[in-house]
Amino acid sequence: MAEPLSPQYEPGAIEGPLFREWEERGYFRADPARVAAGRKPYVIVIPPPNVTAVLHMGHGLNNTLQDVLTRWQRMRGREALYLPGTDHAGIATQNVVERMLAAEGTSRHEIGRDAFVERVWSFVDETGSTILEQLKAIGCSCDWSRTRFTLEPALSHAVRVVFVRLYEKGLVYRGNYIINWCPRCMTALSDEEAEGRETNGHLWHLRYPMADAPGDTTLPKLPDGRPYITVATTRPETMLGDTAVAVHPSDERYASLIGASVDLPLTGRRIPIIADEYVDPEFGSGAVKVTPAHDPNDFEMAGRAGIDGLDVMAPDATMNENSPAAFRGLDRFEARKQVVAAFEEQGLLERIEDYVHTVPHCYRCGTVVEPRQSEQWFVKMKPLAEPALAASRDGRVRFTPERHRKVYENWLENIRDWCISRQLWWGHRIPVWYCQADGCNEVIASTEDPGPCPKCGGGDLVQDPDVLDTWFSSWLWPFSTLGWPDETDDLRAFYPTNTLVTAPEILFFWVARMIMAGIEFMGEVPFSDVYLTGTVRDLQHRKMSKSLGNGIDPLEVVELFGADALRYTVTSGQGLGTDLYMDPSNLEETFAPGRNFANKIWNVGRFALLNMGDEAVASPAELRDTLELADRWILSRLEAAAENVTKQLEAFRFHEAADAAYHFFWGDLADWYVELIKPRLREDADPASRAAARATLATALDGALRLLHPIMPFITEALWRRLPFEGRSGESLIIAEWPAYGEWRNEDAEAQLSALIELIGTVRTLRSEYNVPVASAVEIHLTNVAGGLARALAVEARALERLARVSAVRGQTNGGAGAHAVLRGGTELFVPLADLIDLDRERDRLGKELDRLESQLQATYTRLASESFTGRAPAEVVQREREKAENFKDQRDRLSAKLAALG
RNA sequence: GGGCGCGUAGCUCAGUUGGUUCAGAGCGUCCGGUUUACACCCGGAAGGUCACAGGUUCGAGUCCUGUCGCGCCCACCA
Repeated sequence: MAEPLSPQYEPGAIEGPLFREWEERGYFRADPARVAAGRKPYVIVIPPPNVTAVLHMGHGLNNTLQDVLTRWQRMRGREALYLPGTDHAGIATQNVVERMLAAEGTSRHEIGRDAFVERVWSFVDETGSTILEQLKAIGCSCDWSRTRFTLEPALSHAVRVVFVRLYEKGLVYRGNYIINWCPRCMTALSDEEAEGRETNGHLWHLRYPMADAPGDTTLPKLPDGRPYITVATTRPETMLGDTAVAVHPSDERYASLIGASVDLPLTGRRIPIIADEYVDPEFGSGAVKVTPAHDPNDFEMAGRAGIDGLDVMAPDATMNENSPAAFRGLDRFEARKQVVAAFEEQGLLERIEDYVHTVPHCYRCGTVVEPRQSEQWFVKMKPLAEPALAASRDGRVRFTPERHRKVYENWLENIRDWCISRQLWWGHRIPVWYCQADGCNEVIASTEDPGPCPKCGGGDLVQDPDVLDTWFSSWLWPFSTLGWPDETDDLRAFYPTNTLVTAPEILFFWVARMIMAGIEFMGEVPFSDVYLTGTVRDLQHRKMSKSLGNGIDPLEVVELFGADALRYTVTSGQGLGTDLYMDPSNLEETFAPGRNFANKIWNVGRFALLNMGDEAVASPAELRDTLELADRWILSRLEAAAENVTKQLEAFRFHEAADAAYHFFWGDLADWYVELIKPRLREDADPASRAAARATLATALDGALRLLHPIMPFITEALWRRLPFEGRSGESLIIAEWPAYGEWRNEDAEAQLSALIELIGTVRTLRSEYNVPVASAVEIHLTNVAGGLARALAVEARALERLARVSAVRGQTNGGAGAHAVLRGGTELFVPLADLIDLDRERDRLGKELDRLESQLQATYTRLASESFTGRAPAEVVQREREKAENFKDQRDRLSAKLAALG
């Protein structure tokens, strides 16, 4: 035996060295040649964390589950590839570096574009691998030699190829539309990047005087006699850009006004009243102000009516030169106040209403998004969405939990075009060039930087200044990381990937778009299964976040309790479709399940290694004839556990898988098997019995460690290597086979041993209930002993003595006071306790037991008496019910006799 | 406004096709423990009319309807 093991598991000492060794030995590397040679691949691409990110519990959960699946499939003989990498995260990263510049008293505009981009690169080079190193600390078995970055040259090339192909297909286009604009980030956003947040706002009702009302109008009038029309708005400052007022075409109140005009207050402009189906006559006054340059609906109405918009806001959301002089240069919210004040002053403010509504905010900086008309690049989504929709409908992509499928499909069914240009400096520059020569309007989309304009023969070409949405590179991740557009061995071997594990928040941002891109560019869905994890929350059910300060640092957990404890805790906490709740203020309690379990594993290993000795063990199959009941039992349990864990993992039921492995290890193996065989492991035990026990213990532990390895790779590997199997030294559990037995199921052994377990448990309970001192052994009387128990007792009689402090087992009861119980199968147990117990208490206990039996018996009788039951239930169910009744009746009769005997 | 989900022991949750692994686990609580590893342990216990009300069924945490409470996602009623 090697160095002795410490009584308490110390993860810090083993995790680091083991991980380095795994890496050095190349266990995490995937080889396309082996796939070409016929091995089945199993591939998970990591959802690339932002390059600026530091590990949080969301990653802790996500990446643990990915690694559990990867390790499991690797053990099953698949060529497993867990492909790591990071995302350049356009806005997020740019913001981080901009803040750094601000702290230095400068800005990106001051240092210029080239210097800024250089600065971001040096920041990324310096800190970009932080999160990947952190993933190693939690044990992720990624193929680190394949680490990718969304902004590396190869992936940039893929982005350009995709852009150009879509452009040539007419699926990428440039247009002047209303987009979501973040005035702080100073860029356009996609619809998904504008998060609606419920906001307490107001609805301002404004009066617009008529310029030319027909004489018979029923409109209300201002004090000066002018009739007016009322409109309601949540953004009064936008009225400066109104170019019409709209009413519903069939709204009788306004029918005569269509085509008339109003004098737009504060502006001196006169604008028309138009009719449009979009207007809801029920809402407000039934008249809507129309601001085409600052509202998507208004933009469309104006388009239908052939009316121009007027852009009254600058990119930073201050009022621009199209606004009246009094408002020019004001921030939009200040302008709002002053517009309202001006209306009030002129007697045109009808009323202000409190109004709760959803307001879009920038998902990166939280600023209120301003809808703004501008020239941007878009992807036409419908042609891409349809095949992606079909893929989920026909099952080529499965979602777990299933309910997410509907959300996905609903989004695709209502898809809108994707605004992909960003007015940022950090990202993939749009591969489009414009000719500057007079009269030449050539626009070139190209994967390579072009020379002079080919059309006019020499005009200077200037590249579009904008960059692409970060997600425009992320959506290619499952194939761009494998070498696309080149036809690489990796691509052939590892695409399509198998399972995508990610957070539900990025279902639209990323998952749906990857499916679209995979189908469009590879002709095949990028993965067959999407597993969406739960969200990690605190005990108040709030999402863990930096700003709330309620996060848990996974590295701190690793430091305190080890990676295995972290991994077990999150895996066993991940029920299907459920969130995880953890207490950031009590890591001790939160991670106790994992820490305690790791310690238990350690100590079972320690006990086994100490008691098995170094001599190589045989396989239980070779010793089949000398295996004892306990041996046959634990091997049967092991086989059942292996099947169960496999089944649960196949269905992504992580909690169930962890639970099954846990209960086999702690319940069956540690609590019972180890206790049962302790005497047989002694040096002076019968050699054949000892050999059988050693072989079985080694095999059971071997199997348990294999089952737990995907979840707890470090501790299992550390112990597994020490098991005294012939020729094992130097092998690694990483590449060991996943257990599948198929020869050890043994119903007899299970029935016999569970009867013995029940007996021991019952004696323990009675001893405890009657406060029998630990020191005093009891004798027990058994009558009507069920067959299974009889056989178990014949071979494991000593277990009773050792595990329940039973000094003797007798047959016939000789009366007297004592505790009585009826076991399964009808075995009666009597424990004489004449000098030790309170008789009244026992009578009470027996009485209650009798009542319970009586009511169960009556319920069973009632059911059996029911024609509908005996007539309609399957025969075996009825039969079972009859047996149950017989059983209850026997038990009741014996119990009442017993009670009567007690007096 | 539309869609989805959840309400089971003090807490966090399992319970996969309605009928012996159906009332469970872990943590917490209480009682008792120097037993060939483990007090991060061992043995035992208490605690739930499975949100509420109806319904379907021979039989319902398990299916249906409604009510109450909670949460999430989507949405261009200003």
